[in-house]
Amino acid sequence: MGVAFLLAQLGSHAAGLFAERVAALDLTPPQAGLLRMLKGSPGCSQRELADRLGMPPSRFVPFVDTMEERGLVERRRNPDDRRLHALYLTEAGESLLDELRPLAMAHEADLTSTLSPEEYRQLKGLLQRMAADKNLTPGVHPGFRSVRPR
Amino acid sequence: MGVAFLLAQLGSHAAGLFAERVAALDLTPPQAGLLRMLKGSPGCSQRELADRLGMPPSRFVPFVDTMEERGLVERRRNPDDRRLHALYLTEAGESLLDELRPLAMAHEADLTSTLSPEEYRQLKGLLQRMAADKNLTPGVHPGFRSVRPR
DNA sequence: TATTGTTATACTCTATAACTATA
DNA sequence: TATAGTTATAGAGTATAACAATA
Repeated sequence: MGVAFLLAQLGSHAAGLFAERVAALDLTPPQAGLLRMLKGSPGCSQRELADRLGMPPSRFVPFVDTMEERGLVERRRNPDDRRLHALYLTEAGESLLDELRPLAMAHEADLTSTLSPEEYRQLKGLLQRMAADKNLTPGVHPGFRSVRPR
Repeated sequence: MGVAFLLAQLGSHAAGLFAERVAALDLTPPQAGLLRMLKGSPGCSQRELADRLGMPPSRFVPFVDTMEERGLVERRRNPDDRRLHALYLTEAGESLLDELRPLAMAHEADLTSTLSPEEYRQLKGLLQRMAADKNLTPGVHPGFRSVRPR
């Protein structure tokens, strides 16, 4: 088995485990990704967020609806251009994001538990090089597209 | 970004590129996977293959149908237990598999082009260790489940 | 009665594209 | 006229479960 296959296999495995973990917070990976994106760049327009997530706007709307109904996210109209709906985290969204972080760290530790600290650094460095080489930007990756919202 | 996320991102990227490449042979990744599985263990029952692919039998049947219509695969009834339909590669299936191999090698070379030979060996070793640690068996990985047949 | 393979059905998910409002 | 957001709809893909043949 080559590196390409191992990456696809381990990546799929990692994504599956992550989905299981965030399900404990009643979240799907794309929902977790949206929370993180809003933390990093609050006030983004829906259009821009949908683009980043690789989601068509028609799917993004109900996706945000459920998050807003749960009080995690808030739509605010941009007064300068009233066509734009800027998205913000609510306090509940912030605190859920705080619960998310230790979960992600446990996920990381679990997945790499077989590696020594030195090996971990090696692996991380190599993967970062490859990701940069392929112009994969940090953020929510396209594989998350297919995970269904609840 | 941690290793888990990088794996998911790179794995998804690798799977996507592989899907594009095999599309040149009018194959999807699960179809390519079935060809490989039949090369390795010819005469498997449909049930066993469906299990390995993580596909429910109801989806596996039309999946095999299209492969059989294209003359790549052949159903033979097991005379000892006439419930079983054993699957075999046809000659056309074998020769398509021969076309598949160089394609997979090009995919591997492309994805890892930024690594030195020494780094490539390091990465491969670390990924193999992780895969073994997580009991990921060689073969077609579950992420292929979601790729649609044509 | 259990198992393999098959078929049918009902359901979910999705994209396309029409529509509204703002610009 | 163009763009952000929304809604409606039709189509594809899926799993569940009923079914037939064989054991």
